Amino acid sequence: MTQTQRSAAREPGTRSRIQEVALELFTENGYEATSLREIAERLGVTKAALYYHFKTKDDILWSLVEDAGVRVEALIAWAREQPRTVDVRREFLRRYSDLLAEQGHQGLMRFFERNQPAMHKLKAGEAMRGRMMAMLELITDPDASLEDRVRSSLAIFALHSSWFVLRDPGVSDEQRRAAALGVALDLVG
Amino acid sequence: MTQTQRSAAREPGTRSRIQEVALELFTENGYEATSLREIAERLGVTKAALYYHFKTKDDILWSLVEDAGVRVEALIAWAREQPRTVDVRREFLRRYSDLLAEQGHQGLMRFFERNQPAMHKLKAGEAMRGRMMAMLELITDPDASLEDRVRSSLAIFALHSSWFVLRDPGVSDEQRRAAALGVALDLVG
DNA sequence: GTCTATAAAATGATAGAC
DNA sequence: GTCTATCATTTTATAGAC
Repeated sequence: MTQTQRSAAREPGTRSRIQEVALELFTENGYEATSLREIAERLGVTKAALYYHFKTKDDILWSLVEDAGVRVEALIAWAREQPRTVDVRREFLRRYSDLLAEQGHQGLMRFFERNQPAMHKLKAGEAMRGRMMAMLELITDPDASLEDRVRSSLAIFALHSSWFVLRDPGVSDEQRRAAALGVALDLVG
Repeated sequence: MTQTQRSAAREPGTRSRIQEVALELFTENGYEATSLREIAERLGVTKAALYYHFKTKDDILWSLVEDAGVRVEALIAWAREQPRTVDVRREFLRRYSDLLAEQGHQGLMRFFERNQPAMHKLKAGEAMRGRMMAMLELITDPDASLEDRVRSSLAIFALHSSWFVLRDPGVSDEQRRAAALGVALDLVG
């Protein structure tokens, strides 16, 4: 899995620091507009060092998507075992909101939404899109009207974009999250 | 305004064909990932020809944003002269939905949302963001709760993203639009 | 695991002929 | 208004020393 054989969770090694910086720059400046030189410079290493840890630039992105994917897939698997009721859908949204709040995931989804074209032809994008579709299907009643299908999609989007929608500096992250979840629950209810 | 002095609306000249192809490629592959060579090749001309019509690559994007901006600004100006009531907000959404349905605008908003990082530092982005903020402010009650502010934002987003949210090929554009508008009106009501 | 050095290709942009 | 030719720069990626 990783190239270093050490115990899984250490103080941040170069590999995870690369991931961290890369996601930050990819999100801020875009995937295509971010060069490996920039990433390396911000880390205080050379480009060649990056290539020791990752085979290609795409590979860095892929590793981010996969790491986050595990958690989302688990959530989707859980939901698939539940009856398709409104209550389960609402519980799903609550759990997904929790998951997003954990460091990293919100950032990745932000990157995902801001860089759709790059994701479109990068295999990594296919994986994420697949998960998004699965989630959408799970929180939408099979017999829902068109309007209700729109509402379900907006529920997910509300969770992803609370940081954007409420920029007011007087609003805390927790308030943002609560408001977004409230709206999302309302939209599927 | 344009470099050709001919009457304003002719059968598509090279300039508008460049805009058309550019928006298509920018949206599909991303702004940064789209090279002038690609645009030129698809048009059957050389890169140098593009530079006769536009000073830089950014300039092509800028021209797209400005052309569309005029219409949006007019709508915003109209809304600013109205009383800030729920009915006006709903009428605003209806008119904005109409505007989006006209060829070009939906595509531009799609590009805008899919290429946020590129827009972030391109002046063109500043203009669009400014208009987005103005629209958001107009359809949100000043005393609205956090949740209602989220709802207002989602109303705009619903209109922008109906094409994405309802991919079902059995659904017509007009149905998509009607469903999105229905949800949007509901969200600000 | 990180470095220096470099290859190979692509990009945005310009000069000048037609 | 479009072309050929070219420049300067940057990019991803690799080879090989330490």
